[in-house]
Amino acid sequence: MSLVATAAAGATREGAGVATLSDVARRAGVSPATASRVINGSSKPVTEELRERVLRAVAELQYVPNAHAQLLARSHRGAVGVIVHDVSDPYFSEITRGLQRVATDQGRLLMICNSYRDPERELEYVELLRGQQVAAIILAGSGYHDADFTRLLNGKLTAYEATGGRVAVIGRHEHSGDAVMPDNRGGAELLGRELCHLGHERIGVVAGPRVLTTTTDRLTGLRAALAEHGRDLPEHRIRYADFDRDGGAEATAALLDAEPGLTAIAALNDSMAIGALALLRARAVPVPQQVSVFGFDDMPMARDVTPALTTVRLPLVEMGARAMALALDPGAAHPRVESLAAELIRRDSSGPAPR
Amino acid sequence: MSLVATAAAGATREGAGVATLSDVARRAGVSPATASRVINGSSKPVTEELRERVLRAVAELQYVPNAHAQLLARSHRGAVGVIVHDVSDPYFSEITRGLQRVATDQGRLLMICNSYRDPERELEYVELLRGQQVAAIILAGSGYHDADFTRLLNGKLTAYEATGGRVAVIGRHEHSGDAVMPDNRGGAELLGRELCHLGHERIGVVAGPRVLTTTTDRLTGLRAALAEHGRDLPEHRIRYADFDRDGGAEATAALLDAEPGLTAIAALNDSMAIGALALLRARAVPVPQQVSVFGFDDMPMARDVTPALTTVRLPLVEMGARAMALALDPGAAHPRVESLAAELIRRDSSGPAPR
DNA sequence: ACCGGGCAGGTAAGCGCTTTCCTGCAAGAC
DNA sequence: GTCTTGCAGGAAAGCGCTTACCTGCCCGGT
Repeated sequence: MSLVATAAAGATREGAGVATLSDVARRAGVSPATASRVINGSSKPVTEELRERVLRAVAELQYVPNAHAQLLARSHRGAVGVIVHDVSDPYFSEITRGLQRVATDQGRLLMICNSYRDPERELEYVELLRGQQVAAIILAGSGYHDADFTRLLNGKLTAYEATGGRVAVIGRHEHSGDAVMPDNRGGAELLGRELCHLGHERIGVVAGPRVLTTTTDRLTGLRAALAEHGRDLPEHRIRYADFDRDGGAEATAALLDAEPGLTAIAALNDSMAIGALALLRARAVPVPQQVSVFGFDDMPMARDVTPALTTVRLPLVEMGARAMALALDPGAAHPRVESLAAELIRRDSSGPAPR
Repeated sequence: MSLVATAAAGATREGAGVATLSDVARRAGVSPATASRVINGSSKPVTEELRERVLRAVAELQYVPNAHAQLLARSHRGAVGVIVHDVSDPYFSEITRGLQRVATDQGRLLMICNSYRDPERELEYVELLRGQQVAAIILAGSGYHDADFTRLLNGKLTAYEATGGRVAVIGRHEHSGDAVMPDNRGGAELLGRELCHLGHERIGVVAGPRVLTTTTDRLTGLRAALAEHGRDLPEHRIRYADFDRDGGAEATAALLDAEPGLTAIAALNDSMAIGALALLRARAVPVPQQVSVFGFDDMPMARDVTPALTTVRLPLVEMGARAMALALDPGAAHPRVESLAAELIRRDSSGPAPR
């Protein structure tokens, strides 16, 4: 058996650098074409003997095909990219779980990019994913109220789509195409009505950054529901902060300091609500006896804080799954928009307004 | 200006397919080499005029270089891969945050792969990352007690390292190389001593899967500390379940049903502890008056549950950052092992054993 | 006026793979 | 016995880039 000798005599010394397809071919004593066919299970038949020789060489050399070379040669585009604000934020990790599930089912690799809410970086990542030749890009973060950014982003996305790329967005973006829309406005209306039914009049709102469409859509819904009951939501009872725990605590503190008589805090996401809860606990304010607290999203930990958080549930995992399904489904003629309903989940952090 | 005509006359119709470097070159009226030099800011000088022509063509065609072709042509390897059990698990999202930070600082792309604790998939991902030509692979999940798997994994990692790939692991794996070691054993000893000082005798342990080294290391530490005080940890007071909230609730229920007189539940991670808390709440068992609950990891939400969780802090973000630093630092002669200390964090879920 | 040096730009050889097309051979048809 | 067929396997042309090397020009020196 002269395989070893053959290989050793080859131009490329083994052990130096990564084994390539031609190393395998040489060692198996076949052409690269045949080796490739065996390795990829091509439809072209190869005799059992050669097949075995190739497979043995693959095992001996621990050969792994260079994915970049493969991608170049076929023009397949297998991977899918997603741009989220931050995977370590439960809101996004839930969505990501849904995206992953569908992607994996379809044998796609998912590349996750964290923009950390930096529009600049979001733009960069679109380019990067484009460069990676992904089959689809999913924008999972909220849209921004920023005309310049939006124009730039749309330009890039359109260019990408023009070359056959698929795009799906989650949430409201100024991008016409396939989209999954959580019913932020409707959910906030549910919340607003609940607030009214419980008799709350002095309501503080702990809001996320005002440049995010998620923030403004939820505010709009809240306003609408309160208006139904003849109440308004004055701007001074809204505090904008980062969409996280610390932002929530901070905004709650500011709200309470300005107006100690508030009977309810409506946080525009659960992280902020948890921050609010923490602050109220620190100040020994009884929840919900003195102040009711409401969240939004119903992320998993909402039921584990104390008191368990009353919140508006968004089907996060489902949203991810739907978005991926849209992205992987060859585009329809019309942009498809799937709206997903929100649902009010009553738990222990809310109660009737004290009198 | 005949640029448009030139381009239209070119072999490749524009608008069909992605613009390539030679499309750009043709449109700018230069050679691909020059176009490449301008685009990559090569050290080779190019006259201002040509530079501008190229840049204009790039903008007009919305050209983005094909990353795969670039990777093939240079032999750079820029990206880094990490295999975690599940990014949506806070334990891993914290670690990932640390990894990301360092990777981003060094201008590296991070590819995140979720194994969902499936050893098979872990193996596949190593291949996949190898195929992607990543510069380093980081294993962030716990090791498994499984000789076959370990041998296979080591084989693949060794092959990868033999071709210049860097590997760093977080936690105990049977892999000799750079590693970041959370002090699971030491942390568990801290926990065991605290348990003894508080006078707990009948202690139930809510453990993760027994195949994970994380589980066994923590158990070992716990046993050692109890032994110091002349106590033992009988096997029937240990319940193994999934390392998540539901697993924790389930194991706690089983433990309590078998032995209602337990005065403490030591969960081997925070998610399980939160499940334990939820179950105790559901059964109206006062914590910590009747049963104390302990967690492990100190993930962010530990302070937000009620009662706030007493737990063992592991510097998760730091662990990620260190691991990435090791991975990106050209290997030293000896494997570097960095051990990170654990710290007991006393909160409200623990108290003296009732008598 | 001639020659050499320097330098902008182009030419072409890969990077590692896939795949089309072609070759050479054996088997079956007449 | 020659002539198709059929079929396994190989040669080679790319995929879209980078880069070492070469070319041709303009300049200064003598």
